[in-house]
This record gives sequence, structure tokens and C-alpha cells, in this order.
Amino acid sequence: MVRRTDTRQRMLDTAAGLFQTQGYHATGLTQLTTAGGAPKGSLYFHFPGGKEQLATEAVRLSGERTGALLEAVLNDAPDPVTAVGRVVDALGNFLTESDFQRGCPLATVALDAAAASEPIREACADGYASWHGVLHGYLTGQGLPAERADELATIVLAAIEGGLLLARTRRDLAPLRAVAAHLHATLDREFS
Amino acid sequence: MVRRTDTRQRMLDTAAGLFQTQGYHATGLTQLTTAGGAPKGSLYFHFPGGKEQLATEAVRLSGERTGALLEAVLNDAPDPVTAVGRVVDALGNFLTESDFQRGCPLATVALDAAAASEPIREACADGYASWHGVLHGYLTGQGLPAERADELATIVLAAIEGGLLLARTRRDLAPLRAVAAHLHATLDREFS
DNA sequence: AAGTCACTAGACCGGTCGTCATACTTTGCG
DNA sequence: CGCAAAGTATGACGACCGGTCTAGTGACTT
Repeated sequence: MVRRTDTRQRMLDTAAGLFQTQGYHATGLTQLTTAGGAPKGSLYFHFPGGKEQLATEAVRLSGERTGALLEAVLNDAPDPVTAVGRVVDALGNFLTESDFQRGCPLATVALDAAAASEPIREACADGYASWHGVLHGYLTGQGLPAERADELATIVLAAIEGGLLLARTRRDLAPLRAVAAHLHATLDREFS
Repeated sequence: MVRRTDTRQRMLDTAAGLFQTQGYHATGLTQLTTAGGAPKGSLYFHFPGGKEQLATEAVRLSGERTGALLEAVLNDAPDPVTAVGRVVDALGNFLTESDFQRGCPLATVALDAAAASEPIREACADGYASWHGVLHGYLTGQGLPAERADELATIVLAAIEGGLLLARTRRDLAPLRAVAAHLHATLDREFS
């Protein structure tokens, strides 16, 4: 099929952004289409499954992009401690730059659509799983046994997610900084 | 003013439950009122501020209840390690009992209403702050210096929140268990 | 010129939140 | 006791916005 415009991709981009900050139910189709400069009718051509399909694909997109970014930052750092430090720093910057609107790309949708749509919930779960995979791969590459890397990856992910949630809600980076310090100490001990 | 019925309280109760599992925007007024057995008109008698006021008060209620529960569990335990372990166990039970619907009482609303309503966001932030205060008080009572207790309380909170988020999304207690193990080790080292 | 296909506009119906006039119940007081 | 006043309950109503989809436009092919 020859695509003549980039409408579909633009829709996904804006959808990913809006869903990240507002969640699934708070984001209306009108907002999605006008913000993306696309006509309302086009949505059902590109996404026959409607809003749910759009959200599912947007979530998958966010998950992949963030996963790739995570991998890049990790591989670019000299050691695990600075690697994770840089990841948290970057997330903190996203938060402040967006006036505490842009936290985790998946969390908001994950929570408010979990009860409503199984496909969306799955997409979020897959996203988290892929991030976990990236962390796991990195940690084993650093010499950790698979089992320990698994656990540690989960802890890093959970701590960061919790830190983002608290920081966004309190409009204050302090929780994220505390998490960063703790992860620093934890990884320091792990790779002594 | 003398209150003659319990309608208001019932509304708050059901609202707290629905908002916890579905979030703010996903929960309609119709659902709120029918689930609470009260007609729509009564809502605006008891909560002139409408849905937003109801949500704000429901969030405050959830925050206080959970804070009290947290305090009770902590004070009932023989030492910090088992104390935090019991908290995580309890949360895990809530999750499984509710088929992974009931995670953190605040997180869902915190994320999906943060961008839409400042009063609700504040109520969530206050809730988290109070939980942090409970943890902080407990840790200083166990002999930790105030500054360290502050940081550790944040870490415990963030890790648990992240664990709940991941566990709910993946419909799997594993992340929560990893968090529990990690907090166990961390506290063990702290109170060696 | 006719046909095909990517794409779009706007109408549709159902549900949203919020309001209101009305009805019922309890309280205070003569 | 009885009546007025305040407190509380009710659900029909309206303006509006939600997501959905059909009927249509217009560019490209053959």
C-alpha cells in the first residue's frame, strides 16, 4: 500500500505525547486529531480499531522509543553507577522541562486503562518487560549472574517508576534524587 | 450542622474505591451514584463542587485510611525488617484479592488527574507526604538520624509504589516480591 | 475515461456532567 | 400536638462532548 501522507505517524506521535501526560480517558478524540492537525475522520481509516487501537500502538511506540533511549544511555556510560545515574538525570530533566507533566511514558495509561482495556494493558506490560530486558542484558554484560541481574533490573525499574510518580505528584525532584542516591549506593556495592 | 444520614460518607467510600481502580476520568457520575445507591442530585447537595470536590475528598480519605493502616502495621512489628515486609505483603494481598485491580489507592488518580485538577493533585501529594511522615517517624523512632530517615522513607515509598505499578500492569506479583527482598536487604544493612 | 484506492468531512447517537423544581423528612418551637 | 422551617432526597432535563461510521472527495493508475 502506498502511503501518500505521514498522517498516521503524526497521529501516533501526538497520541503518545497526550496519553503520557493525560492518560487514556482524559484524552479526547477531538484533542488527538486537532493537536495532530489531522481530520477526525482519518482516525478510523488508519486505526479501524478506534481509540483503543490508536492507544495500543502509541503505547508500543513509546515503549520502543524509550527502550532504545535507555539502551543507548546505558551503553554509552563507562560503568553501571554512572549509567543509571544518567538515566535518572535524563528523566528528571524531562520532568522539569515539561513542568512536571511528562513522567513515565507508560505509567499514566497503564494505570487508567488497565481496568478498561486488556490490549492496552498488555502493550504497557510489554513495554515494561522490554525495559527490564534492556536493563537485564546490560547488567549481565557487566558480569552479573542472570538471576541477580533479573532482580536488580526489577528493583532499578521499580525505584525509578516510584520516584517519577512521587516527583510528578509532589512537583518536586527530591524523591527522584533520593532514588538516584540509593541506586548509586546499591550498584556501588554490587560492583565493588 | 447536624448530619442526619450517612449518604455523604457512603458516597465517599464508593468513590474512593472506584477512583482507586479506574482513575478519575474513567469513573462517571452515573457509576458513582448508582454504585453508591444515591441519586445524582444528592451528589451536588453534599458536594457542591461536583465531581472534582468528591474526588478530592475521596483521595484525602484514602490517604488518611492507608496512612493509619501503615502506622498500625509498622508499630505492631518487632523490627523494621519485618515491619516493611508485612506492609508489602499486605499490599500484595490486596492486589491478588482484587484480581490486580486495587494497587496504590492514590497512584491512578494522581497520574490521570494531575494535569487536569490542581486540588486533586494536591490531595494526592498530601497523602504521599503523610505516608512519608509515618515512615519517617517510625524510622527515627528506631534510632535513625532524621536526615537518613527522610531519605530511606522516600526510597521505601518509591520502591513500593513502583513495585505496585509494575505488578498491577504485568498481573504478576514478582516485581513486588523483588522489591520486598531488596528492601529487606537494605533495612537489614541499615539496622545491622 | 473509467476505475481504484487513499483519504476526509461531517452527521449521528449515546453518554457526559451539572442544574433545577419538587417532594419528602426531620427538627425546633409555639 | 401541630405547624413552620430547615435539612435532605429525587430524577427528569439540557447543553455539550464522546467515539463511531457512512457517504463522499480527489488523486493516481490503466
